[in-house]
Amino acid sequence: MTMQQEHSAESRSQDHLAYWVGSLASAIGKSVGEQLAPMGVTTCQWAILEAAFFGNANTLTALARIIPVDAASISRQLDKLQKCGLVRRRRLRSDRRTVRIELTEAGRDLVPKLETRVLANIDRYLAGVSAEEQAAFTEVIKKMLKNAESVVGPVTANQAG
Amino acid sequence: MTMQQEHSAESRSQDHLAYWVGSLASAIGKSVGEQLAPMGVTTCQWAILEAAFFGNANTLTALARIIPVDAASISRQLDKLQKCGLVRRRRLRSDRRTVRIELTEAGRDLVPKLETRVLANIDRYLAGVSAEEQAAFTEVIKKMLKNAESVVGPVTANQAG
DNA sequence: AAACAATAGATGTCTTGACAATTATTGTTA
DNA sequence: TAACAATAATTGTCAAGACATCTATTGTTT
Repeated sequence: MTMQQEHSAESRSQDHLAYWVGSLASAIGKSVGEQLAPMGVTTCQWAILEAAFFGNANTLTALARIIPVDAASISRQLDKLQKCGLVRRRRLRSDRRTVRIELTEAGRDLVPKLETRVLANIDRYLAGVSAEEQAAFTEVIKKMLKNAESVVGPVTANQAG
Repeated sequence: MTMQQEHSAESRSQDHLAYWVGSLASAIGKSVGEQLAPMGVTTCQWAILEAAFFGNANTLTALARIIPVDAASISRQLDKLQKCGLVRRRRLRSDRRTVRIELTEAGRDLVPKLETRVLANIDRYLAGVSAEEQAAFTEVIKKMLKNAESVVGPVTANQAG
């Protein structure tokens, strides 16, 4: 028995709930990426397209509030999406600082396909997890995110820690 | 009401459980990083030190099985930890391919401090979440990770998709 | 109105991580 | 035992993301 192993009984971060959250998020992120890759889209790009499609965010800063990636990176992903012809940028005449993000027709066609593919795959993770369990699960997460706000500030916005 | 907003009532990925998992993991990852930064250690480096300290993994491939980062990156982080004098690498005489990772005395001194700091902060996320809720929560995560294995292969090992 | 602060977006630069390939060693098979 | 596959670790290369900075525009204060 080595010196390190003597500590096995004490508090280890791998026993912590946060460790499992990280592991699960990593796993999910990986499968999402695998589903999207053959469609030529990355996870971040998918998040952008989704947000634009459903009108949750049609502005760079709005996107950065929803997607846990900073605005600088999102801006560059928008460059690529624009080059692919999935997205359009239009500067507003009412406020010339802001740029409205719009999906092209190709973008609007693609999003539902991506979503079907991705969600169907993610749902496999939920096999054997009842609706009640899922609800309780999500409830706990939201509670934790609420706690996070009071501790470290809003957590969905990444551009200013 | 724009064209995009018409879809608001349909299935959106932001309503999905996976979205919340990702948000929470991102938030936790961020606070962990903030706690570690003043100590001059990154999250990945912390994970390495922890695993070595508690004997969960004292080899590169073993580390890559536990930490959701591929072996190549971990190897480079080990370079840095070695330069900082927190870690030592020793090639085994029994199998000269494998390199045993050992903490130096400085490393062994540092880990408990890091852990105290990090775990205390993460626990603030759990305010108002009962022990039963936490147990159920972790149980669901483990169930999902188990599902993941049968879907996309082992998820803790990242070096080969 | 002039000066200053605040906001939106884009760009520069560096680090981290992913994926592929390489080297060294060990295990396996013909 | 020679040839081949498998394993452990490392390195090369590239893209993604973080952070700071910059420009352009708008809001606010005196």
